[in-house]
Amino acid sequence: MTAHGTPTTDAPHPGPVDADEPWMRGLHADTGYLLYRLGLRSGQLFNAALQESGLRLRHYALLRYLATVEGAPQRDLSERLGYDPSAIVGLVDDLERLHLVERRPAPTDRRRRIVVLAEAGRTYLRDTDEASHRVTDELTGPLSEEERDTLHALLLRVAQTDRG
Amino acid sequence: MTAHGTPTTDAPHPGPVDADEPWMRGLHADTGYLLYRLGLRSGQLFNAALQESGLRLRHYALLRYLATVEGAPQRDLSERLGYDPSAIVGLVDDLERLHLVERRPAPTDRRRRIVVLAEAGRTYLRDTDEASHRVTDELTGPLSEEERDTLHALLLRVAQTDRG
DNA sequence: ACCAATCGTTGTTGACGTCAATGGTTGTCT
DNA sequence: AGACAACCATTGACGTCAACAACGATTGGT
Repeated sequence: MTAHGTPTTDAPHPGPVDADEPWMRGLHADTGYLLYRLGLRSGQLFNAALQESGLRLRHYALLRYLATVEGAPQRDLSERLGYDPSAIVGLVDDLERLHLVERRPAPTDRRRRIVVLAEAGRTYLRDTDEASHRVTDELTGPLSEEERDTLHALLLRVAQTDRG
Repeated sequence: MTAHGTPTTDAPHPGPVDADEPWMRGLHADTGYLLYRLGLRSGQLFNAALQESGLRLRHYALLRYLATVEGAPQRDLSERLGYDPSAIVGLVDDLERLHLVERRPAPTDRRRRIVVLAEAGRTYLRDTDEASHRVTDELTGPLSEEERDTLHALLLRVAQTDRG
């Protein structure tokens, strides 16, 4: 296959190659890629923490949003959480099966089904609140308290201007 | 829409409910969830920018890592990039099909196959470098230059101690 | 010469996002 | 009133993606 006439070493050159070139840089030089990778890890940690309760991060996000609104049609959930309407169906199905939320018909519009947080849902949020904090602490472990606030504020601004 | 003052309102209560409770808070109060959501958006933007070249963010990350190492066995790629070894196979297959990388047998170990960046791969990195910068700019749009540096530094520390 | 460990590979499973299409319902326009 | 477009929740299909088990080939240790 390959003529190995050159004195190639087994291990690849560990040192930098053409590091002078600006386009020759490591992955960590990109803020976007860092966000992508940390987002993956954050999701993994969240799902692992919520695994014992049988739910996933998406369910948790839906519950948390419901806690701030006290009832919303599924269309609103889709827009606010950024999930496809078809995805909301399955999520609410799961949560309703566990009696954490309840589907109620909207009085004025029989097409809509308003999802409200049940009492068990409030209890669930109260119980998993500490686990949620643990995940954030583990993620931002090497940062000081002040740095965490700074990071949170920056992320918040990026996220908010994201949706107009 | 229809917000009468009647006890049974169609629309859910728009105001805060039990906002006094600490576990009753919005999604954006969680740094972990913010990271998760921004990570998703970052990945979408990256993939959209790379779509015209037929590659995805994973391929791009692999190429960029190869640029800093000049050749690595697939096992190293798996560990460094955080992807499963089985995922590396498909990625290298795609890149090799486009002649961006090359699989070379390791002289001392016939199990290993060292993946090296081909000349076309370097050209590809040079050409897509600007697109990568555009994505980061779009993501961190609302932030000032100094704030972007702060965010990048914070994310870098979180990411680095992650695999320490 | 055995045996455990390693490397790349294949296959499978489940979660996930996206889009098209449907049944039921509402509002509008004439 | 009736016709018609728009809306809502739901279902289904398709492709992407991560995580895991299992395998053949190879290596190193004893």
